[in-house]
Amino acid sequence: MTVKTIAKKLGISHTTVYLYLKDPETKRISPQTKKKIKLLLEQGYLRLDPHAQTLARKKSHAVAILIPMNVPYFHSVIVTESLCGIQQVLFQKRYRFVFLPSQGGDSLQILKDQLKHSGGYDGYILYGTRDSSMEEMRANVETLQKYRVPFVVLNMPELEDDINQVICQTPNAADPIRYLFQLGHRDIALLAGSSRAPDTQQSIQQYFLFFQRLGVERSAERIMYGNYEKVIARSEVLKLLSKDRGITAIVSLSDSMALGAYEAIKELGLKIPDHISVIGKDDATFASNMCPPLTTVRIPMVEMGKQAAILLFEAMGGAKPRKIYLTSELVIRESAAPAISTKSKGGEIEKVNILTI
Amino acid sequence: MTVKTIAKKLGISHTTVYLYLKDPETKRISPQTKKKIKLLLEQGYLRLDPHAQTLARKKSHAVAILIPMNVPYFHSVIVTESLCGIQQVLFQKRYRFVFLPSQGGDSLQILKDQLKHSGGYDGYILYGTRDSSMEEMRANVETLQKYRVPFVVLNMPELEDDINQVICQTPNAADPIRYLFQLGHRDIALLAGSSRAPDTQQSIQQYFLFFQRLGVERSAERIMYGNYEKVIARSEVLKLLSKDRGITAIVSLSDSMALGAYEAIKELGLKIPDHISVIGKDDATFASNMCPPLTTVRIPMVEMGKQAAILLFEAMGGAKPRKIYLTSELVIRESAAPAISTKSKGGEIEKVNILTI
DNA sequence: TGCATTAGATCAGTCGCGAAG
DNA sequence: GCTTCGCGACTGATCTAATGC
Repeated sequence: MTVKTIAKKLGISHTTVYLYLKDPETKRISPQTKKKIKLLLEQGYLRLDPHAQTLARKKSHAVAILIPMNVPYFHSVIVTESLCGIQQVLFQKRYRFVFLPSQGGDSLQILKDQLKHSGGYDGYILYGTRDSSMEEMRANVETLQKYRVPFVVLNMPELEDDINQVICQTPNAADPIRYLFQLGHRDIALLAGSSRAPDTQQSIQQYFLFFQRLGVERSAERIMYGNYEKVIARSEVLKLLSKDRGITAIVSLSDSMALGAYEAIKELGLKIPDHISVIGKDDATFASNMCPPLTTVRIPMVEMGKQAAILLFEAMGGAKPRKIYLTSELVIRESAAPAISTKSKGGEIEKVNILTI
Repeated sequence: MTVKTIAKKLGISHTTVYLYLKDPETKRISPQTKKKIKLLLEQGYLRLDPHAQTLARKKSHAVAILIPMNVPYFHSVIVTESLCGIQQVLFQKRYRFVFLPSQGGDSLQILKDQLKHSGGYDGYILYGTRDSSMEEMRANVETLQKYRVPFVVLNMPELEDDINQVICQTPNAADPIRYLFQLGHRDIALLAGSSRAPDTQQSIQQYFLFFQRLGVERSAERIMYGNYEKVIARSEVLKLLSKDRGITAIVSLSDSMALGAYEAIKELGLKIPDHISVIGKDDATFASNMCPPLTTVRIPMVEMGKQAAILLFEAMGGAKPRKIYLTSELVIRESAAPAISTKSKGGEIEKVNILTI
């Protein structure tokens, strides 16, 4: 049932029905007519068409979520958690949100596909994804900028000032490598995601930098790529630990990869944290239930989603771009313990004063 | 940029641009004009408006996902997993999908809100949710039926034949209570969700029925309500186990509640499965990483989502309603072990031949 | 006659303006 | 002058029918 069919049924004009819909308390309609309309509407057959409304109002009350990746969105904790925050804010303001299809290809191609039929949305939230490189992310942001449309960027490294963005920073106290070092670990392996992902690249850079500042060179041999997946992480850890017995700690870039690391370590007959310490990232629900409970870096993802939505409303209101910074936090549980000194092979940096790091 | 602005820019009519868009190989446009259009389109400024397309085509290429609950959708494993399947099928057919906002209230009110502005979508997927009762679910389905619109029902008990529905059945071999019984357990507690949820009600009914058929009456004292949340489950299990030491096994209606049960059991100084066996439901990623690894009922949720989407396309194509049945499967790990006979208080049913159950 | 192009109606709401009583 | 109501233009893409050369 549409506004016009309702009007026809009552023998009145569509304008009158519209007027009532817009404000049932309006004085512009007689009580009798109101009653007629009300009666019919209460049957509940009217369903307004948001597409027609969008066209007429030049406003859609809808936001498009752009996640340029080929795998299902909702397997990613980052996506689901942040969407919870986004949903809260959007629904509160009566906004709907939409996921646009694509025909596959790389991150750039996907976004182009999605944008092809993306006219008329009030705003956009663009995700950085595991399989887009920094260059692709930049290109995607530029594409969106070209359309001069309100948008917010999520899950990407810090970009230019004129881009609305929610960023999660890791303070020193939440840096897992530093924490492990303070516990006496010197032989730390990094369980990274995919080599193209900026957060992996950034972590690797920080990893090298950390040891460089201590005057030690670390090779790339202790960097593993688990593609943010449990099973791949498991086999990579198995492989590295089998040939490199010196490692006393592993830093994983996601809790789900930590699940795989746990399996591999146990399979090799090693104990966490006695032989190997593990630190995860995300603080997933199950982290405290792992054996031992996983020490992990909590990322405030729900809050990040919320802030992204809030920022988007600001942008849609015409505010000038800004960044919102949130911080991660180290949740200390039992999977990381002091290194057994005899195990430490990093003697050459033993004398460093950790306070200066 | 719209079709009309492109046309204006080139000094041609919008129809010509449209004709090119519809079929770039068309013979109805001269090569010169084609070249002009092509050049401008390659700049990539054109973004078709799906709302206008919907209006003109009387087809939206969009599906609305209706999840009548007040909490964020993406914290629920059922939602996220099934959405992965839905996404796969929809995107493959170039369909987008939408989440409609509501102003809160009960499941009925939420759906009404969502449907108020739901005209013009090609199809709908309606979820049964944890906080809707069977009556509410039925009412919601009826509401949707009233509009004579293609829709599929997910995560609900079996309904009338004329409703498209994906249903997950539990064969005897995947029934956790039966399995525990075969292991010698007689004092089994049920960690249910919320009392209104049909799946909880159904499980409770089956629980009582199972023991009734054995000629034993079970009271409701061993039924706990964890609201599908880890923390609530933890405190409920703590409460029951503290006062009822006879229990040797717990069946949980979700893996996340099993996480809470594990915590509670360990807190009481009991061992799984030595003192208490636990069986979960969902087979979440972390289930195999729990200590001990969780025996659980795997629900093929991604597949359910896929089938729901496939069924919806059938319905949108005018096919008559049907049901798709999938089955759950018991994933045996280590959290459920044979009951220690001295612990069993259910002596009165010891002599029953389990094969007849 | 055929080729290239275009005018204008349509979809379902929105809303300015005006008209009848 | 006031209340009550309706006409018709508009949104952007689609598509039929028709025009000009």
